[in-house]
Amino acid sequence: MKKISVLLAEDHMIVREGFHKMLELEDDLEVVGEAQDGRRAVVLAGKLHPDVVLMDIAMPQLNGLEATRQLLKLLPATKVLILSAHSDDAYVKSATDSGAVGFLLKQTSANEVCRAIREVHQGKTFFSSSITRHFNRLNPLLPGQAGTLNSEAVPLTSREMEVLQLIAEGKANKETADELGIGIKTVEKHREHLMQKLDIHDTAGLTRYAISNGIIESSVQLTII
Amino acid sequence: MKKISVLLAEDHMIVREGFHKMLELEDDLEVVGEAQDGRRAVVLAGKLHPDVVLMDIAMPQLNGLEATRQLLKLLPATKVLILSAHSDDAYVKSATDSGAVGFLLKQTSANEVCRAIREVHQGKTFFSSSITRHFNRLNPLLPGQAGTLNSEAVPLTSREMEVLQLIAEGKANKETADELGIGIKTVEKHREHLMQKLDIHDTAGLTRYAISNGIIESSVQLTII
DNA sequence: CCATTCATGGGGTAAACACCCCATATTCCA
DNA sequence: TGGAATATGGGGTGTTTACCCCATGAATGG
Repeated sequence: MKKISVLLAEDHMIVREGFHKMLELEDDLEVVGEAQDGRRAVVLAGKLHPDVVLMDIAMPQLNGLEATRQLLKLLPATKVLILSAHSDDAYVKSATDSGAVGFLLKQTSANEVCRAIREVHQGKTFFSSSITRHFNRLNPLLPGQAGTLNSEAVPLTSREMEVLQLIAEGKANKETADELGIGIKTVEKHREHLMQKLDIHDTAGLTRYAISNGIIESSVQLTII
Repeated sequence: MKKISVLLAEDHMIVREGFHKMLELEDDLEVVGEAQDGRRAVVLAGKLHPDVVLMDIAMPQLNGLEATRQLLKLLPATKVLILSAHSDDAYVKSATDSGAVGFLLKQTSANEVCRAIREVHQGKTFFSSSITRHFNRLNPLLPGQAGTLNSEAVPLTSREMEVLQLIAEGKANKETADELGIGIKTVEKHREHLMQKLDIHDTAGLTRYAISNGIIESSVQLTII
């Protein structure tokens, strides 16, 4: 009997190790790889062809949703399970838009994670119960979709998203260029397009945009003070 | 030989379970309880008297720092290890102020967590290496006094705060100068001091700092619940 | 009363940035 | 088939930053 191969994409090493250990206790699951950011997740998936990818949203370099988009373009058969600390409607929406077939909250139990992996591997979708409860009222159709009702003003391309994230993470053009393996002039060009589309004309503004749109998580500490 | 008793305080069940499993692999460590929020952590600690509490910062009901404060008022002998995804200066400062004897980043390995638990149990302090590295750059003083690296986080002056806020709101130096009725060179000077004190060297970085420290609200609220 | 911090400024420089011009190759769709 | 859209680049230019030098007056605190 072949095990279900799983790729873990999660930036916090402790959490990743915990997942790994937990999933290994299951006879039918097998962790074939770990990635500490979105970009590595895409590359690793290309090499390993896992059945299921457990993908955190908040990751450096390339966030989980954009990583999912790119990953599924290469490997459409892969099942991506999004993992997030928050159950924001917009998050769930973005997740399904990106092609993910499931959405798990971090406050679900290990058992539910295993269940979810098995479900999506069988072609079903899986959403943490607290989400579906809230969400079904809004969108009675989950899997088939193809309906982005979001009247997006100007859509950013996938590459622009990547560049935006790196900008927001504080990378200079040179660093971004190295990181992506392209020329600095190309990065400048993407930046130019971003500024045109968003009508924002400085780096700090792009950073604010990225933070308030969840493209990067910043170090949100609303709980403090 | 008595094991070191550990209480886990972390709101995400998956993460908590992972920790539990990992710590149980160590012969000298024993998880005696789990709490899903800060308030329960305080109550549980009062019942269980653990040697060490592993405390996440971001938790519902009562955040990790405030929980630490309350816990140590009841049980001053307890060693509290703060766990956080981010290594913001203000975080580390608040952590030591609250009485915690260690600060772990979530991107450290399981091994380091175990090491940290043993260290603090022996009365030492433990900070993730990337933190001390950063802190020592800010405060190269403290030759031998007081033992702990309770380095005062450099306080910002009121004018610097003002300037920081305007920067984070997207104002250019010229605009800030007009807004405050001072010269552009003075604004530049304040900016210079800000960057020195915070060890941040670009506008976008200051913006991120301001957002994550609640100096401006930005629209971060949108992404959270 | 003197040292320190704070707030205010001027000058200068090198680097980064924002924004124009241009081109080419690919892909996708109408 | 042909034209957008996308991604990749080169050149150039003016502006803004980041960071160094310097100084002065006011306030604060031992």
